[in-house]
Parts: sequence; structure tokens; C-alpha cells
Amino acid sequence: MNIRISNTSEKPIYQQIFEQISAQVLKGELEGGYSLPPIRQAAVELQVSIITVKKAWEELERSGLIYTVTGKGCFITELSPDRMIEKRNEMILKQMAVDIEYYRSFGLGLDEVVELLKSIYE
Amino acid sequence: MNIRISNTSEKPIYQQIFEQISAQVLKGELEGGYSLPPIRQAAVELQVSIITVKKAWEELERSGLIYTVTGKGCFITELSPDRMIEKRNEMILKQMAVDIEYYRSFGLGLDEVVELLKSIYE
DNA sequence: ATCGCGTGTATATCGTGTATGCACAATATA
DNA sequence: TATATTGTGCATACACGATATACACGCGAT
Repeated sequence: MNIRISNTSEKPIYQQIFEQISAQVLKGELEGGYSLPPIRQAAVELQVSIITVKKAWEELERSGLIYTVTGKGCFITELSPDRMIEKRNEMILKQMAVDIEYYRSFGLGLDEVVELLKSIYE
Repeated sequence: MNIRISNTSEKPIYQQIFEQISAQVLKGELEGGYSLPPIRQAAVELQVSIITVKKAWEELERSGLIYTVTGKGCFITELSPDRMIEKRNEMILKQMAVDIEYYRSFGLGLDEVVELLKSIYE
């Protein structure tokens, strides 16, 4: 459970958890078949409510990244490397489309966007 | 008032109005000193409540893009071209920092981000 | 079998923020 | 000064995030 929660972020807590676990799964840091910690333990560890953890878990299940077995636990879905990259790009491109719309509304072209990106990407 | 409101967007309505007017001001499409439509007229035009328009106007004033005179109206702040670009970049970079954090959480490097950007930037 | 422990699940509640309508104050103008 | 036009303030309805508590399911020991 290598999760960092920001209380100052505008993103909901469950969304932060969802995104970070998603990224870890799709980077291969969490192996398929392996189990996530019980929601109670995760709740204590992350200093949030059980329900908040559950909500994140639900999003993960809806995205097909984990599956839940009542009374037993939650487990990482086995995914082929290709499928992982596919899902990763899917998630990124979906967000990127929103981001680009914002940049474009200010009249920025691709070149300007890339230039600004380079200036702050470390 | 060339504003498009999306009811499906996750962004609040007042935020959408704020962003689009900001972009128009900083692109020079709305001249300094010129007045915005009265909030009532804008509300009718945009099919939203007066209070929603007011909230957007308040954000614009807080950003220094317009100023309000009670009983008279709201007017675009006069800005030099340099100051406009400065404010524009300020708004974009602030958002871009959030966007990048998301891309980076998936392990993407600058090159990959640029590549994906190019693939969907039209 | 069944009891107990660990697992996820469902219900009720509170706080915050978005969006709204209606009544009020300030300004301009005739 | 009367009246229309402008922005402002307050009280409310609703949706969503976050929470605690009580419930249901599954497995292993007795």
C-alpha cells in the first residue's frame, strides 16, 4: 500500500486512491492474483473511512483491474502486458482529451503546449 | 457572449463560464473597458440562474480580469499584451502541473506524453 | 454442524458545495 | 424625485463526499 493522499487536492480521496492503485497495477507493480489489503486495514493505514476505501475498490472493479470475492477479499486481475498498456493508454488518453480542450480554449497550438510541457516536466 | 455550456461535463457551470470568458479576455477577443452583459441578460442567454452567472463573474474579478461597479455593470480590465500572456501562461501552467502529475503517476516520461499528445491533438 | 473470526456489504447520517428564486441596495436617467 | 436598470444578499433544495455502525457471507477450528 504505497499510497499518498493529499487533503489539499481538489480530487476526492476515493479518486486519488483509485488512480494510484490503477497506475500501480498497470505499471506491473502489483502482480495479478495477488490480494489487496482488507478494506479495514487499508482504512486504518490510509487514515480514511472504510466506505471511502470501498468506493475506490468499486471503481477499480468497474474498470476491470480487480475482482472481489465476498468474505474472502479483493484480488488483482491477471492482465497480459499488451492489455495493460492498452488500458493504461485508455485511461491517460481519456484524461488528456479533457486537458487538451482546456489548452485549446486559450488558443494554444500543439507546439506551444509541448513547449510549456517541456518547461515544467522534470 | 460566445459561451458553450456542457451539462454532461464534470466541471461546475460557473467554472465553465469562468474559463471560457477568461480565455476570451486573454486572447484579446474582449476589449479592455468594454462591458460584459448584465448578469440577468447573461443568465437568460446561457439558460442558467443569475447566481450562477454572478459566481463566474466573482471568479473573474478575483483573477483581476474584470471589475464590478454596483448599479452600473461589469467591465473588462485593461491589460497590456505582455500582462495578458503572463496571466494566460499562469492559468495554463497551474492546470498543466496537475495534468502532468497524473501522467507521471502512470510512469510516463516526457517523450511518451508528447507522443500521445501529438496523436490526438487536432 | 456450528461457532468464531475475518472478509466485504448496506443503511443512515452529517457536512460541503452547486444551483436556484426572490427580495434588497445602489446607480443612472428622465 | 420617480423609475428602470444594475449588482448584492439571504434562505432553500439538491447532489455528492465522507463517515460510523450494524449486517451478511465464507472459511477454518472445534
